Amino acid sequence: MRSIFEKLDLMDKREIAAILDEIGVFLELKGENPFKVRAYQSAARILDRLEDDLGELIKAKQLRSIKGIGAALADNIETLHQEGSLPFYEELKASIEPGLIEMLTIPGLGPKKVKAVYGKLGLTSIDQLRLACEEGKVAALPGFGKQSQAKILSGIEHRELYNQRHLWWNAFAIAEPILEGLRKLKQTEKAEHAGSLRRCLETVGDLDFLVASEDPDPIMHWFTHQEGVAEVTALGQTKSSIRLESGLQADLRVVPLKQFYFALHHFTGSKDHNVMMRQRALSMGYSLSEWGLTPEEGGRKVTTIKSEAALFKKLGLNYIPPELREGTAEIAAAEKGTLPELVQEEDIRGVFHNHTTASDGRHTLEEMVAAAQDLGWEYLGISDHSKSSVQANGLNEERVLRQIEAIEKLNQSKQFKTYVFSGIECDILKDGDLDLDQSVLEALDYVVISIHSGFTQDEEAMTRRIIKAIEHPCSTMLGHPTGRLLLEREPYAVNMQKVIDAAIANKVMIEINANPRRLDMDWRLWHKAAEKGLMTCINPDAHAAERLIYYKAGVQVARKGWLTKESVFNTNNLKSVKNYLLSTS
DNA sequence: GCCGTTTTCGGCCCGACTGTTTTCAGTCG
Repeated sequence: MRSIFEKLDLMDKREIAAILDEIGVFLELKGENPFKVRAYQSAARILDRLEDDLGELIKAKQLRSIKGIGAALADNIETLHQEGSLPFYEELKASIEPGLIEMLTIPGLGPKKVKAVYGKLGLTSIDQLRLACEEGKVAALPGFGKQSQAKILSGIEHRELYNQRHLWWNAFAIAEPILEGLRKLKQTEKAEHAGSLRRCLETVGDLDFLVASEDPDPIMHWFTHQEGVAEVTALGQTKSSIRLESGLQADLRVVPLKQFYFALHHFTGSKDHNVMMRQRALSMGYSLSEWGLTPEEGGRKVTTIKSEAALFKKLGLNYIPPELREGTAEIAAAEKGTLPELVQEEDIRGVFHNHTTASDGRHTLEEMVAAAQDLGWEYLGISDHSKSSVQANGLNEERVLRQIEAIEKLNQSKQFKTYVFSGIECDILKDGDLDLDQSVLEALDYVVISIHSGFTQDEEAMTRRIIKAIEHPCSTMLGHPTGRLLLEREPYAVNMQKVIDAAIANKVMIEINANPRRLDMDWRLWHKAAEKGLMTCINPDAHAAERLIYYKAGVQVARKGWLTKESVFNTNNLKSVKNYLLSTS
């Protein structure tokens, strides 16, 4: 519980969402009504994705108007936000052995079984559970057996590896050859990946593959016997699951061709999107599942479709791209015909946040430009670190001026078709000042402002610091605005709504840092921010020529954030970009 | 706990696989 001295430090959305999720788990262990559990868990997801400022919503008494948040949840959220604690939560937490929560992370162990080992054997920790399994006590419990016991032991053994999430980029690299392998089999009529990988979520828990075939056995056999399989965890007639040596789990489902697109839609998810689609189907007199769309009453008639688009059409919706299927506003927009025309990889004509050997990059200016030219880009921006980033060999004023000269010379030489802009990734110092003299910043084509130190400032100080930097007349775009490293480091404390508003007011862009470990600013914030007028620039933050390709991950973030190419600066042609940078520098 | 153009009460998305059973509960997605 927080002390009263910390009372001003209001709990933010993510902290509250985490607590609601925890409450859901507690209730589950208590054997509460599963729909109540779901209500808490769904409220947690809603908060996580909430784009508005929570404090504002509470002040305006708007919390209850959000679908899925009723009187009780609104009260609880408000209490957590204002007080930093919630008696209901504290009491619930105190009444449950913490070791039981941990047991739920063991694959195959759900709330009922955890309750059983606690109730019947009095086990309160994973260590005790391991011991009981080794002594054969667990197998003797009703509903358990020797196989369950062995599975639990193996689950305990590999728990950490199995529960890891993986960066989308890395997971995709593992999934691609598997999908290719499936497509090469002669029994395969169609094959796609599904799940969060297809929705391009920033991290992926497992891989999902879907195959259309009338002859599943050989496909299942290939899948479960391919190289890199550590364990086969399920093998049925239509579904099999494997554990890869990397710890990643992969599921394969094989369905007849006529069900392929229903199944593809179903297994692409998200869960929230599927629930909304099913509810919509029900309201139109249909029942929707991975098997098809059938009239609710009696009839066995399965409607056949030849694409996912046809499924959406049958439900009166425009086609919703997988990236948008997160259960937010996509179905309402698809109904009204107001889905955006999303930016595409081909729209990108160059990128601006890249490093060379001048600071901490691995390739020279010429090597970077050659790589950009190979990608067919019209322009490339070079933005090495500034002098405060000593660890990255940041440039001082004199070295910046020398680099500007080198870039001018390169452009004049016409050695490359790709035009080069001279920029800098300028450190935002602790007080919000920029790291280089204004006269030098003015000599550059553009300035990326970023934070590389002092991550531990409180939210107010950090927000003030970033906004002050945004207000600097030379700032062009804000780099990796929250400093997060996916699966490694949390974002620093910052009020992004205020930063977004300041960026719009000062005509400063916020980049989508496309490095797969960052993907920052998060897609969840873009829809509303762009509606308010915020522009972005998709940047790979490449520290080597072969990493320019990261821009693709940035395009995915933009698409998940509902962005059209009008909101993405680097979809403009060279002439427009030159004009814009000239007019603002 | 949430929700309502048939409902303020009684529903709440739906199916596969496993391991335990001998017809099904628990887990998972």
